[in-house]
Amino acid sequence: MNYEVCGTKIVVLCEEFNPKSILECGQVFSYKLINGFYFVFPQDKLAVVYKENNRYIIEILNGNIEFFVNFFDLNVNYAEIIKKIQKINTENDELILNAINFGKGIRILNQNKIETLISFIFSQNNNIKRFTNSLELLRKQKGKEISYRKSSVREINEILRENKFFSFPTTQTLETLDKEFFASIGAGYRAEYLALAVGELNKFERKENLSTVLLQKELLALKGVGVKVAECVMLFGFHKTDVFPVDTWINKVYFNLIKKEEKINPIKISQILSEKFGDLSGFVQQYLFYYKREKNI
DNA sequence: GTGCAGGTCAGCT
DNA sequence: AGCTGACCTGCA
Repeated sequence: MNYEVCGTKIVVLCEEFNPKSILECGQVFSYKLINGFYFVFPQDKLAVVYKENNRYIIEILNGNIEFFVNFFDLNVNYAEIIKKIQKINTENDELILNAINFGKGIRILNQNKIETLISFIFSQNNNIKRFTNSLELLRKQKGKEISYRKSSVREINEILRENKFFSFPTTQTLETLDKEFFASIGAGYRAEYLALAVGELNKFERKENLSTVLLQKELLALKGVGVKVAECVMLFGFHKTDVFPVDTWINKVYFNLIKKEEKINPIKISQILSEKFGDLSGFVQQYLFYYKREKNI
């Protein structure tokens, strides 16, 4: 077992859990680091993650244990995943080994499909600071304030008194939002894409049984969703770990460290890497992305 | 002022 | 199929 439940707290027992790596490896934008505490607010839930007695605690402030066990993917054995990756990894040994070693606390979260889709449409050709700000405005203006139970930690209660957290808007609310609204929260030219996407949300509520190929086809049919965003949505929202999203960072890693010579586009890179790593692609992508971003290798 | 940011689309060959 | 320029906008 990777964890132990203690009232409203989940005590994480394995080594493959690190809130910084998990939350800052680029898969999620519904969190905030305040005074060393990671506040995580997927959908309309709220939890705070911190270290205590050399163990990580996920304290649930709104929501239940089951939700956050699933959210943090706690029933999956990441030590096994890492072992499997190391077996596949034949060339480029050092790069991948270093990336895993650096980011072994990463886990791929199980996020809401709609929230992931909307978030990643905002992300295209944008910078993180700017679009996370847009997402915060979206929550503040169209979500509702998340209520919470008191923490057992005094400092957390102090933070809660000074900070409000807002839920991601419901699908029903999202469906009412138009281009002008998205433009007003700084979406830029993506406002049109978002307005069109919220009109098609009903399609994506129950698509987990779809194969990766068919799901990608449906996502690509949305205007403003290209291969990279589609793959992020599939990986982070649908837990399809057999895709390898290639963004500017993975692109740089590929050219600088893997294949320096030939001219090759991101879609091809994604194909090559996902063929190589199969169902482990998503994990490898996150290790490499985080390693590149943090260490700028 | 200029260039860039976890890309994508339309309009070309 | 594959390539290229344009694209909102805030911030360095």
